[in-house]
Amino acid sequence: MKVGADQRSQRKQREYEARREEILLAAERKFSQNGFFKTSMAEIAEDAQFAMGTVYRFFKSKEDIYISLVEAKVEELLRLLEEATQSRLPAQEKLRAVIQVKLAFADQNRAFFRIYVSEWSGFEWTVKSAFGERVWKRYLAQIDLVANLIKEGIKTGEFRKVNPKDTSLAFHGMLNSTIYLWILQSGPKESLADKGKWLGSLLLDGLGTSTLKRSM
Amino acid sequence: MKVGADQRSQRKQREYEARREEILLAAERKFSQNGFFKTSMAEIAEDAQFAMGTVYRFFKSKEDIYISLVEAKVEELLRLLEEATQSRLPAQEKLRAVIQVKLAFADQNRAFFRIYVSEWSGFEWTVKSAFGERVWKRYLAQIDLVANLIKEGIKTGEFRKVNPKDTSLAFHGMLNSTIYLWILQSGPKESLADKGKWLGSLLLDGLGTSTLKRSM
DNA sequence: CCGATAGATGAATGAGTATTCCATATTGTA
DNA sequence: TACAATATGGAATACTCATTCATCTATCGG
Repeated sequence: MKVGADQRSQRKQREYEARREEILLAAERKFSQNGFFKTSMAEIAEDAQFAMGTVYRFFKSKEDIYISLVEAKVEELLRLLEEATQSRLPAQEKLRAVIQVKLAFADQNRAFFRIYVSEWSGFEWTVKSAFGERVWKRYLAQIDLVANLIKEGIKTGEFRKVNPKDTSLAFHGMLNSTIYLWILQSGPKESLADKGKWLGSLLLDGLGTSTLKRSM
Repeated sequence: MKVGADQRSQRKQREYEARREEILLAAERKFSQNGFFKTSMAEIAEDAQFAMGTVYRFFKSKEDIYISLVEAKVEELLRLLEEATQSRLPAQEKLRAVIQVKLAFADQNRAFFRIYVSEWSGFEWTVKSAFGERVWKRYLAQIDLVANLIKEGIKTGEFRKVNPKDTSLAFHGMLNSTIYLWILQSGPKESLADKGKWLGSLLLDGLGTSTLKRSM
């Protein structure tokens, strides 16, 4: 019995995607280990169990692989963050949700996040190339998302009157540096999520003990 | 009239140092512009107005130049921070001083700081190589310095009982991300120091408006 | 089962560049 | 001034890869 040509081409499509995915996974492993410049196409091809020429059927260059990899992840994170902040909870709770989502994402993407954090504060070429533009845009989208949360909280009186963008930026810096050190230092057992509660309270209440709020 | 041989060798010593410095300055310019991997020895030599062979009389490799450069800067910053925190002011004021010193340093080393920030959250090789070890140590020394400040403040009751190391880390993250975006985005006119006051109040008082401190 | 098409292969290519090496120039000594 | 000793110059060397392409292999329709 014959199957239709369209079904067969569907299978082909699936196989194509699966192979592409294989290569991305191999690249993720290698880039995570050695960084972009010190990873060769030969290594990626070998890890993915393809010949180099084959890799070039799926991606037009080494940079293209990297772009695709980083973009997919940053997009996923942004999607998760948007999801987590669509509820009708107070801004404060949403802020805590953002922390939890980012930490959980880092937890599940430990190997990758090393690249992400690197690129986030990366080398010059990162910012100049098309890659940088695209990823940078998504990072700024994250900043904006949180900045809007902060605006919301200011309106409801939950937060002080601060500059939302600057504060969002500082907030991300706090998170990222915590994540970064955790990636570098801890074994895979320790949980990052535990730090989330504490970070939330630091951000909301500050370090000081004075119950009188200082003048700005 | 003759001068003693020791005086002459002193001059030589000085000249040697001066040339070494020239090369470092050229390297700093180039690395700042293009990053480590995209800067060639030929470019550094040309910028320093030496031949490549000469550059190799002062540094044994490209990486060696980079190491020397980054180390010198990180050491300088650490020295400045130690100086700024040796007074007998309250911990809170010292913390503000740390912010000011770091921001001022970034301001004066704008070109360089791009490298520093990059390396601070850099690629894997950074951490593994001898370079990474040495610079990393100094970064941790900064973290420790602030952690000790926080301990101090907890003892005097100025600060809440938090984990000093984690808090110091979050604090550095806040600062670094603010510095980083400033480096990328602003023209050379805007002052970074202005953000210092605000960052201090965010850290000490938090974002929230509630005058009752939440339970940890 | 066969020719045709698309997919896979990896050695060869070529560009880029860190490092070396020795001829030349400069400096120090007598 | 002449003779080391030392410093400098930059062309030549010796790589390391990203990318290509001629060739081989698997899949497909008929």
